[in-house]
Amino acid sequence: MSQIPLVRRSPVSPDTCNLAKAIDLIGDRWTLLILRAALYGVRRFDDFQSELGCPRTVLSGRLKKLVDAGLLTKKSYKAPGKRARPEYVLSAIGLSLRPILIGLTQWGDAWLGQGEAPPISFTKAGSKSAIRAAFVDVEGREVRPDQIRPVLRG
Amino acid sequence: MSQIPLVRRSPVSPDTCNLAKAIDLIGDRWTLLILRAALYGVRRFDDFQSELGCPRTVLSGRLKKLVDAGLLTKKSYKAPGKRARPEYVLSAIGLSLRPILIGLTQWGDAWLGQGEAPPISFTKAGSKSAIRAAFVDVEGREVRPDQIRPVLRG
DNA sequence: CTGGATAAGTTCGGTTTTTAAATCCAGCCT
DNA sequence: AGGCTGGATTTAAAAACCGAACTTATCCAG
Repeated sequence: MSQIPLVRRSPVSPDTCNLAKAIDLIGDRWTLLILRAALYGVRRFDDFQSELGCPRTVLSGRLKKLVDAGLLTKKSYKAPGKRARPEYVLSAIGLSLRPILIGLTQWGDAWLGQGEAPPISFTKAGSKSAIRAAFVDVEGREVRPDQIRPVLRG
Repeated sequence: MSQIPLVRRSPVSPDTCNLAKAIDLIGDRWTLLILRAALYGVRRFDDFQSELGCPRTVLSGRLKKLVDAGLLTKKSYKAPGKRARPEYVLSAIGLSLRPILIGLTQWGDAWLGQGEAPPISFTKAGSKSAIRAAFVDVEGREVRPDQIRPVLRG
């Protein structure tokens, strides 16, 4: 797969494409940065805000959008002697983005890291074995990217 | 890995995080939609524009940014009797995003597709074997997402 | 009770980006 | 020359972002 064949139009129009739908939902800078922070375990409004430097209006609106879309769950947490405060926790839907964001981290490691060792890497639990994002077939064996073929629904 | 442990701050600050750098570079709606179209083989300005409905100013600026960042290569194509026109072709850097975008497609299939068969799926060349985004260890064997552990550079 | 601290969220006005429409410009053909 | 194509630029309005200030509610201490 040295080069993708030229097409004048994608085989699936953006209207019906689930990738385009996903991009419409989460494909903006603040949303992606919020999801990143959530994947590392950040949950509280002020923590998102101070880590990301995101304007409060924007943060509030994005968190609400992610909650409404089901990617985050808003929970109430109350420590003794403190008032109840909200936490924004990834739902199963949101957590399913973890592999994609780890894959994008590794893309960034490869191409944006300027030759430095990445500040964070990922291993298999209980071993030092580095893991990387890839594709597997139904039996769990790796498939190289150049072996992948798109199939249109017939 | 039922729940990600709460942290007040990510283990890697956004400044030094390659994921955050990647998000800063490509994490906007039009850029992602352009990359999607490019991965399907769209190369020409007008084709991007008509497929995406992207304002020409925005498209021109985003294509330039992607060329400057090295994700796209601007090539000159000239058919006999026609004038030279530019094509925007994915570089190796840009093409490396393919797995991430396929993974995001499958995330969209799972959560945004509303129970319908996805309009496009992906198989291994020469077989009907469906492939999916996953993680593998150094030997190419699948690692489940709940087995993945982040490791900070020491 | 009052006052202070905390923290999630809102308001407000200025700035920047996006947007739709129009226009420009260059290379090709007739 | 005129017309067409197609990449890029200009323009003004709309939308989104942004920084700063403010509001509100819940807690504790004095």
